[in-house]
Amino acid sequence: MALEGVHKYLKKHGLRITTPRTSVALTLIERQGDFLSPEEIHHSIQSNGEFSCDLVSVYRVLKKYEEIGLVFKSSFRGEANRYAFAPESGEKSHKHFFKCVECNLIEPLKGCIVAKKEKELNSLGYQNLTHHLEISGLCPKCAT
Amino acid sequence: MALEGVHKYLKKHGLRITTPRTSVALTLIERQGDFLSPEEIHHSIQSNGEFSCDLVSVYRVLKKYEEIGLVFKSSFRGEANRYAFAPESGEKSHKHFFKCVECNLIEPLKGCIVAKKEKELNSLGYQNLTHHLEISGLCPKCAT
DNA sequence: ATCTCCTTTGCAATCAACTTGCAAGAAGGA
DNA sequence: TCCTTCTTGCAAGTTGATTGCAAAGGAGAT
Repeated sequence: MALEGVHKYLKKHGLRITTPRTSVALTLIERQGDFLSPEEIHHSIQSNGEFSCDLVSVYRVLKKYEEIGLVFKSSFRGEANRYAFAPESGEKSHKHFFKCVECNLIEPLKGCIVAKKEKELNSLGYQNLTHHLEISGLCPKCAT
Repeated sequence: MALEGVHKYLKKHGLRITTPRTSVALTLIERQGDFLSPEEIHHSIQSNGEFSCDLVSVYRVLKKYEEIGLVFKSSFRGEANRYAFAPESGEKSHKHFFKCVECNLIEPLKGCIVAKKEKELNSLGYQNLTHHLEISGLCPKCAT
């Protein structure tokens, strides 16, 4: 999905197509696969020269994008959230992430290990469970 | 372990016994089982009247206490860290926590579900893995 | 093309949760 | 008691993100 896809997607959700929204989308598409912080996205937009938009707007756009499932959000404690374009999902797909402490690579992990534990808790009377998992360490490349 | 225990423990780690350290310890012992935020601990010390100590010191004391394994730290994204007295562990025992969104109860979960996933990642070349897991929802009592 | 309404934006201010710098103050061994 | 070194208090700074509000600007209606 490229820019037009994003625009269609915005319309579908009753959201207007604006310059900040387009700029953020372009940055994310261009750097597809990378998880970027609001700061980085903002910087990228600024240094692109053509258009400047406020950092606050980047925050707001990303929030909206996450709500409608256009981006993945990886959030590691003590650091800024990071966002990556969600290629074609269209669904707020549940994700866990691994982060390399060396090269800062972030990658989604397949499957959900916590589901089992949640079932267990459910059977004990716990309800409406949600969770958040962060795994970090050295990725194969950095592990020499 | 009560206050003398804490004092011994501090000595063992080459740390001085000071009023802020004692105050924080007392608060945590008194409210054993509860996870308190630095703010709450500070407030509790202040309102106890006898002694006042700076919030910054509470932060510093808790940090030290965590380092030497005297307290558990439960950290949920977007909220202040919370600390509970680690009864007798003496070891930085690995813990995951459940938090009730209704009554704010925090309880440690036994076992580590992530260990298996980490082994899997290890076999793929990932190394030095650490992780952080947060589970929240309704505890049995609040789930009507 | 223009109007109009309602969503978005930019800007400045605010916030929460810490962290840092540094001088003054106490532990506790000698 | 003295002296060294660890701690503390206070003020200020930081980071990441949110909020209030007036101005700007999409996009459907005319």
